[in-house]
Amino acid sequence: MNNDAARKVLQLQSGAPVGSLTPISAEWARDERGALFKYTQSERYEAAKRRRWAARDKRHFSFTHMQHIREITQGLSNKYCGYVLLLQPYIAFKSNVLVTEGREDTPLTIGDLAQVWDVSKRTARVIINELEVRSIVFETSGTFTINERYHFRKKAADDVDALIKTYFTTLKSFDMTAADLGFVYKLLPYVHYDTNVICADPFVENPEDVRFLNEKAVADIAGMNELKAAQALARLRKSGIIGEWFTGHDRRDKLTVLNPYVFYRKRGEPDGTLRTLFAAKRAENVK
DNA sequence: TTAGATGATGCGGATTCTCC
DNA sequence: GGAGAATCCGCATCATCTAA
Repeated sequence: MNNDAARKVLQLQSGAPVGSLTPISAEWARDERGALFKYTQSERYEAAKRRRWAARDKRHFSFTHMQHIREITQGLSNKYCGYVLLLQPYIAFKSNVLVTEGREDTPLTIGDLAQVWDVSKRTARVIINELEVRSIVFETSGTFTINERYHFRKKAADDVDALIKTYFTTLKSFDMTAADLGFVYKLLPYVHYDTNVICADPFVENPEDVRFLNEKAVADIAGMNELKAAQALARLRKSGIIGEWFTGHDRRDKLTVLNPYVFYRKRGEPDGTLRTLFAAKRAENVK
């Protein structure tokens, strides 16, 4: 059947629901009896819109400003940094108010925060006070708002490249202590754009100039001794929130890679090497 | 192993809020 | 206005972590 014949079928049977047709190209479809139909301009537009929506990355995430959070990581203990990280899934879009997940009109109370952190209300109040003193969280008439300088959820400005995304679904799947999460949080200012490896020069464009950090340097960043840091890194590797790369022949010289399904700087899906390294964790947690 | 630092929590008194 | 509940705050104690 040529195009003219098909157009005649289309004219004779106009109004056939698009959903009952089987697409055979961007323009043409066939009904259950085999008759050809040509999509209208608006139907092609709708189909393209549906394809774009299906292909879009729909995971929820918040942005962390890598340079600004050094003000947090340099002054707070690992545990308190972990508490800040645990707040990420509760940041409301645009307003930055801490809210119940999926309920942007229901701000978190001190009791809710106690549940999020798995501590008593008394302790939650102490933690909030400390975060307020450091201008990380603001409280206004019982509503808690996280400082946009450090974390936010809205379209990022195009000229800001010092941002890293935290994906909620995967983050919440890890059963880890606040102290261990805080350890990871302290590494965020050092994540390399292309490789997700912890390095001293996360903003250097030429990969050959990047100085990647070994376990000893990572221990210094976290403010721990080498042994304790190695134990923490082992726990984090076991849980899958970080991975390891080796620099060359010497397998003692390990580099730390963050799980790109939890923390990632680039747009879209991680590249092939990272996908392979963390494939198991992706399969477990991301639907 | 031990001492010091840090964090979590219980206790009790003071203050504020709510309801009658 | 008063009673009871809820919340806040400071202090003390205990548990855990860390470094030597």
